Amino acid sequence: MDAFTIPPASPPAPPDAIALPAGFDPSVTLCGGQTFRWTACPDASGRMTYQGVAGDLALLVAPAATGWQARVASHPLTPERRAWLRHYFDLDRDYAAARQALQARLAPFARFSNDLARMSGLRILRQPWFETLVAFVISANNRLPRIRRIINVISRKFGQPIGAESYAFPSPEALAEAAPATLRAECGVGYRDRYLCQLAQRIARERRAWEQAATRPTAELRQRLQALPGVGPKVAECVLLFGFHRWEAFPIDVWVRRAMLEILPARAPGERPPADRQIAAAAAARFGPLAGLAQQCLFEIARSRATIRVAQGDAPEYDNAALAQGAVSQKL
DNA sequence: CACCAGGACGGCG
DNA sequence: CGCCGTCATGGT
Repeated sequence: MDAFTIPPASPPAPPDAIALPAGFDPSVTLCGGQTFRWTACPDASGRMTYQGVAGDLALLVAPAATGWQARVASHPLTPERRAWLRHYFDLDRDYAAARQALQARLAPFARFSNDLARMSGLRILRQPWFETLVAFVISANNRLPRIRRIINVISRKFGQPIGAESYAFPSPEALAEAAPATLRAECGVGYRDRYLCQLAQRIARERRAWEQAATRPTAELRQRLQALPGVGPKVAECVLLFGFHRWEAFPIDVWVRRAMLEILPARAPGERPPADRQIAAAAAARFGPLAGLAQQCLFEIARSRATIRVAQGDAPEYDNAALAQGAVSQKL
C-alpha cells in the first residue's frame, strides 16, 4: 500500500446507485481517450448524462443531489455488482493526493500546471483487460470517434446482449469465431483484421496463462503483451495502464510526444527530436509511480488545446514539419 | 486533393 | 539498434 491508496471520503451512497467522488468529471474520464464505450447524451430536461457499458453491465452516469452517481441500468445492484463498480471506477484510491503530487511535479511548467487544474476530475478506469487489448490494437493509426464506432459494432455483432440496446464486449472465444473478412467489411477494422483474429484466437487458447500473467511484474507483462500480434510499445503501455492498472506505464502517442517536448530539456537548433525511449525515461524520472495519471492528463490537455483552436478556426497549433526538424511550435 | 489519426510491422543498412 | 515505406478508413 502506497500513499495513493487511502480510501477517499465519498458522498453517502444511494441504495440503487454508486456515488462518484466529489469533483468527478464524466466528460474527461468517460469520453476521453481511455475508454471507447461511453456516449454523452442529454436527458429530457437537458442535463447531460452518460450511457456506457462496463463488463456485462449497462450503466448510466447522471447528476445527483451531490455530484455524480452511477446507476446500473441493466441489472439489480447487488453487493457483488456494487463492489465491481467500485473497482471499475477505482474508488479506493485517493486521487486528491495523487493529483497534488502530480501538481508539484509539473509546477516548473506553467502552461501544464495551469491546465492540470481542468483535469482534477480525471480518473483512470479499471477496465477489463481483453477489451482494452482489442480496443488499443484497433486504436493504432486511427481516430477516437472511429475507434468507438468499431468497438460498438464488434460488441453488437459478437457480444452478449445486455437489456434492449446494449452489448457486452465479446469474450476471446466469441471474437475468435469472427472471420477476418467479416471484421473488415462489417466492422470496419481495416488492415487490422488479421491482427484481431490472431489475437483473439491466441488469448482464447492461452487464457489460463494470461490470467496468471495478470499477476506478474510490469516488465514481464509488458514483454508478453508486445509479443502479441498488433501490439507494439504504445499499445502495450495502454493495456498495462487501462487494462492492468499499472500506473508506472506511460503510453507515448503523437499528443503525449508533443507535450513531453515541453518537459524535456531544450535542444540545440537542428538537434534531432528525442526518441521515445528517452521520453519514457524522462517521464519515469519526473513522474515515477504517477506516470500513468500524468500521461492521461497530458494527453487530454494537449488534445483539448487542439480542439479549442480548431473550434476557433485558428491555424494548426502543432507544426509537424517543424517538429520533425527539431523545433518546438511557438503556439504549444 | 493532401494530410492526419492514441502505430505496428517488415525490410534494410 | 534506427530508419522508412506500407498498411485501411474516414474526417478535415
